[in-house]
Amino acid sequence: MNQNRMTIKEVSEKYNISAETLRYYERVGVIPPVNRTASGIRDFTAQDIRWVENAKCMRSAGLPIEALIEYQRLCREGDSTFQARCDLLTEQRKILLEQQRKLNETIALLDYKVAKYADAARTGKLKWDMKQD
Amino acid sequence: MNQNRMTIKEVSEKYNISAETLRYYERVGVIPPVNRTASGIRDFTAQDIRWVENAKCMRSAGLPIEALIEYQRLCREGDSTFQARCDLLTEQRKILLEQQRKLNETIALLDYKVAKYADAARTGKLKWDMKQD
DNA sequence: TATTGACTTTGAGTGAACTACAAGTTGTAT
DNA sequence: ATACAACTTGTAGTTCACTCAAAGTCAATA
Repeated sequence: MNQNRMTIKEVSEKYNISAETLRYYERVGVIPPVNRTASGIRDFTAQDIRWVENAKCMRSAGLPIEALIEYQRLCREGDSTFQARCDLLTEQRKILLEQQRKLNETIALLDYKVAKYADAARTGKLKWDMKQD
Repeated sequence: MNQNRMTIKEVSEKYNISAETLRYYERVGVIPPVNRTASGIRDFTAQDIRWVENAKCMRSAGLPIEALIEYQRLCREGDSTFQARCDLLTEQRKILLEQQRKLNETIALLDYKVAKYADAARTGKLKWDMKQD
């Protein structure tokens, strides 16, 4: 971890992303091309690492690889793509808000069911207020 | 839609799930075996339909097919599985809560970025408070 | 009666996102 | 100097959750 630079292994361990996945991300363009040492070994800069963090965050929320590739492409294209990047992120945000809504709904239903089953496990009798199973 | 019963087509259209997916759900055990007419055509009862609703809700939040199959199996096994069902749902709920946390985090980050880019698109200049790209 | 169209089963195919493998190169430790 | 782990590229395989195609059955209509 000399002067903030990291090998693929260090990045892999720090962010819990396999080296294969990191190479895959670079290959398809989720992260920009990573600098290499004289002998061709990847040498992640702080900037590269921020892209990895970003990819991890976005992927963990379910953004498709395709959206990350497009975003990466726009960033490389320069300052003329501010609006396009804004639009892309806004669109993805909208999708995540919908996902959030579904998730909240399902968690609420699970809360209800877990409570019913906890009761049923104690009393041996299960009774629903409305829907069965 | 006679006496609350529905054909696969009606269920498919009402819940926006393809007939193929419904047959698939039945085949792998996400929903219980559906009653058939004398000629072998599926004839969904209100009970069957509740299972479809449940599957749709759970899947939309990202629960794996495997968990739904296991839950279905426990329900068919009867009253001795209340505790197991409670445990299964509790486990899935935990996973969804974690997913919810990630989602909230990512949405917050997107909110921040969208605001920055909206500004950048107006002024032509992009400046981050901390992280780049 | 013949055709249409929705249904049936079985089995194979698809897309997304990895994941593993093969074959070769490099760098460090003994 | 040599062993050995870790890296490289490129290609192929896996998993999940569907999705489609083929071949056949059945009910309603022209």
